[in-house]
Amino acid sequence: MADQNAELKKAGLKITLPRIKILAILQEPENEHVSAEDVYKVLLEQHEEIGLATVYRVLNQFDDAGIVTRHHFEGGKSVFELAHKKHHDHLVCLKCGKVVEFEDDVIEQRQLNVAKKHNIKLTNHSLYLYGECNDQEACEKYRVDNL
Amino acid sequence: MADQNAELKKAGLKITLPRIKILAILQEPENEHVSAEDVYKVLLEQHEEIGLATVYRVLNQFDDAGIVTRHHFEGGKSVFELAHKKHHDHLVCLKCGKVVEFEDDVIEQRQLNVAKKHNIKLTNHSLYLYGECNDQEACEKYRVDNL
DNA sequence: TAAAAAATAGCAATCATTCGCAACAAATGC
DNA sequence: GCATTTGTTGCGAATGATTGCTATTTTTTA
Ligand SMILES: [Mn+2]
Ligand SMILES: [Mn+2]
Ligand SMILES: [Zn+2]
Ligand SMILES: [Zn+2]
Repeated sequence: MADQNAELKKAGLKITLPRIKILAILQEPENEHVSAEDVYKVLLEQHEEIGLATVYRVLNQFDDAGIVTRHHFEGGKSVFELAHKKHHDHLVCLKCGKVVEFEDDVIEQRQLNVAKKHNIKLTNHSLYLYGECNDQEACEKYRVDNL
Repeated sequence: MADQNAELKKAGLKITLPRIKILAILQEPENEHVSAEDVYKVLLEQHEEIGLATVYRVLNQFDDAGIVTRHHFEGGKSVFELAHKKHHDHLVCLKCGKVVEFEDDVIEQRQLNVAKKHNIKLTNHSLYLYGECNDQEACEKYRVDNL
């Protein structure tokens, strides 16, 4: 918890209840890859009186501060995750919504080569793999468990 | 032009003026990677009385029919391109907006491996590389030329 | 060519997200 | 400590992209 305060302070953000609560939510293992709406729902469950606009505001501040990373999975809405991990890309099951993280150094290196070949300085990239779990059972179960 | 009609017919879509016009616009070399709004603007320039809602409808029909591919570059809006080309990914300059297409068989193969390793059947993927042209002059010129 | 089916234009509605602003809270100056 | 400035929040209005509704028009069918 002191951790969090330090993190916020380092980012030049004041320690406020909404920011602490939202950061805590993002740190829950079951809340990797959550949307603003997801965060808001958790806050409601916790009976916190924090407005949706504040959730968006705080997530944007966290993004600017480098505390979270923003993703654009298929579906229109932004998805956030804590940025303390090493860079990785994502594999998403379109049936159950499960998100798997992966790293592939060869792909990363190839991307650099492509950019260099076209004389462009690479600043970032997004790679999302979409598919369907081969294990029907597990997929269905995951889907149900996560609404 | 007979080409287009055949393409529409093959997709089970009737030959109507909006569909013909929109398909023609997508076939212009300067209109690769256009948004619905872009298409609508071109129609206005051509004094065609086609509503924006129709543009969206037709682009969705084309997408369902496999005539176009939909992309989600940074910026929120959907971007479409004719699907008659071989699969490729995109490199986008964030300063001038230029879009470069590329193919990398190694990356494609690696993606399959990643999916297989996680026991997921890959259905599609999106890979966008974002950067900045190294050639300042060219970048600025491109930017100005394209508004 | 009349009836039935499909498609369109214009505009209302939706969805995710942002803005505007008044009410609050924290930090600063004295 | 108290007034002042500065940062934050809540809530509702506004926004931008996209879709839905429906009366009207176009196309197809018989
Ligand atoms: Mn992740
Ligand atoms: Mn392309
Ligand atoms: Zn699954
Ligand atoms: Zn450029």
